[in-house]
Amino acid sequence: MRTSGFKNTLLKALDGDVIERLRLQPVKFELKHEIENPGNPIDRLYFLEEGMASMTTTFKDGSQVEVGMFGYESVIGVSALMGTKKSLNRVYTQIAGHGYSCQVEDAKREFRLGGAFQFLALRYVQAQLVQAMQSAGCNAKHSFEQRLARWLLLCADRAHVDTFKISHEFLADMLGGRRPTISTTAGILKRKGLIEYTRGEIHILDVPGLTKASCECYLIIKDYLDNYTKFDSTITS
Amino acid sequence: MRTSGFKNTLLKALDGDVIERLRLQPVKFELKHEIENPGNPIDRLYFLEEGMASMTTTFKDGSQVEVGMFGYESVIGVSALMGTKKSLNRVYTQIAGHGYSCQVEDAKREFRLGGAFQFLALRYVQAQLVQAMQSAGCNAKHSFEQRLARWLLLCADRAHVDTFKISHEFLADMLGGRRPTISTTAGILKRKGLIEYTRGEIHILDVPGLTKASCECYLIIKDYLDNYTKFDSTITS
DNA sequence: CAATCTTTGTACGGTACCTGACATAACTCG
DNA sequence: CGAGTTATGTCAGGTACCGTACAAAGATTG
Repeated sequence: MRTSGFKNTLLKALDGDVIERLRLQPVKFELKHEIENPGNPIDRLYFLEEGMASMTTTFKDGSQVEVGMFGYESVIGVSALMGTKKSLNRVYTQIAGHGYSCQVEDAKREFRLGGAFQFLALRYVQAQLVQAMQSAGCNAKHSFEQRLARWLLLCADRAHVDTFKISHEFLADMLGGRRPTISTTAGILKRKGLIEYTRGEIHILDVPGLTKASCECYLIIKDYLDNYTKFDSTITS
Repeated sequence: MRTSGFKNTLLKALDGDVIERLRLQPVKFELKHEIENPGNPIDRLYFLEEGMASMTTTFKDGSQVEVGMFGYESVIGVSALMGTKKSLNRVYTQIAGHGYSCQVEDAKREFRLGGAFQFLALRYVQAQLVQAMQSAGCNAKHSFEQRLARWLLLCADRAHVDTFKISHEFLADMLGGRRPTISTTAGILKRKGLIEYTRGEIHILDVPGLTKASCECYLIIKDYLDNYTKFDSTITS
């Protein structure tokens, strides 16, 4: 285990003895696997290594909106460390992948020691908070084209891929819009040569171009998710 | 000090010895006082007892949107406990009031003890996260009338008042809309007999009615902010 | 390979909110 | 009390996105 072939940002930053105490177990995530469901007890924490999962709020009318993304930097279930016993929101896989999991009890015990694990978990919660707050502002002020571009970029970053299977229908759900709106908006990005796609598969062609088409929110969120383990990242400076 | 005449939810839940270690100092907040500014170092934590403060994200074009509200339940600056040295967002008073403050160092020392203060601070961060996530969804899906009603109710709850000085201009900034849109929307609520207002002063007349005019987001956020100190609130059950 | 299902393109009337402008009313200060 | 300032009402043209519907094209199944 020791000097870690981990791809997960948080696990990679931990010493071997901490890793051992967490008693990690490898897990696979198929597509659309429900990792958390609102109201269900959280009994394991998940550290993604590959793949991507979304957290969504579901409204009474059944519609949902994405409020957070999880990739190789993630710890899913941190709220269990914050005194919440039950899951707040739905979390499910958008891109199949794998990672590690541990028991909440082991994580809590390690958290209470007040060492690196606590520090990193708290920093990650902070990053999640930034993500949610920036999204709140973004959803209020920015256009669909900007938000779609932002989503595609973040997704690609989180999962370390530039091609992924996702339908317009799902994108509409994530962004809180309608499917036809996504189709036209995606069409615009396609005509601009920034992406290409066919039936459920999207391929990103031009990252700088997409970044320009998106809003400042992309880089702000990316920065926090990429750098939360570093003490003197651009975040803190 | 002991059995606490505190109105602040978190302070009220702490034992006298913890309170003493925090070395609180009373503070007054005039209107539009800037408590935190993005990039500035956080050197004190603030516990509001009366009044209300908003946290906003500011975009490059100068516009801003509210991403969180602080009232008698609040701890402003918790992110300093999470390993962030500098403030993430602007926080400033919307309704003048007062409260207590303590040095970040004292709060950090207390936090590290892993007792009640840590537990409550983490629970509060959790509540803030819920607030931000719910706002993200709400801003994407709900109408201006719903969101205005939600804002007015939350504001009244946080500050324990049913009348407050706020202009349409400011409301527009908070909700991420335009002033004329607020004017017409507020006019609708007024004609429905839910609120009344004159030049910068809003008075809430009918809370149940406003609740109906708002979206589910109001009660969800209110529930978390009201109950985060209780272990078995509706949140966790 | 026909039948079905899923995904995408597209169109069209409707609505919510924007943008900017102008008018009015209330408060403030000289 | 008159002049300036601030807050609100309102309007009109424009745009972004909704809501719904339907057609077409790729994928899947029997």
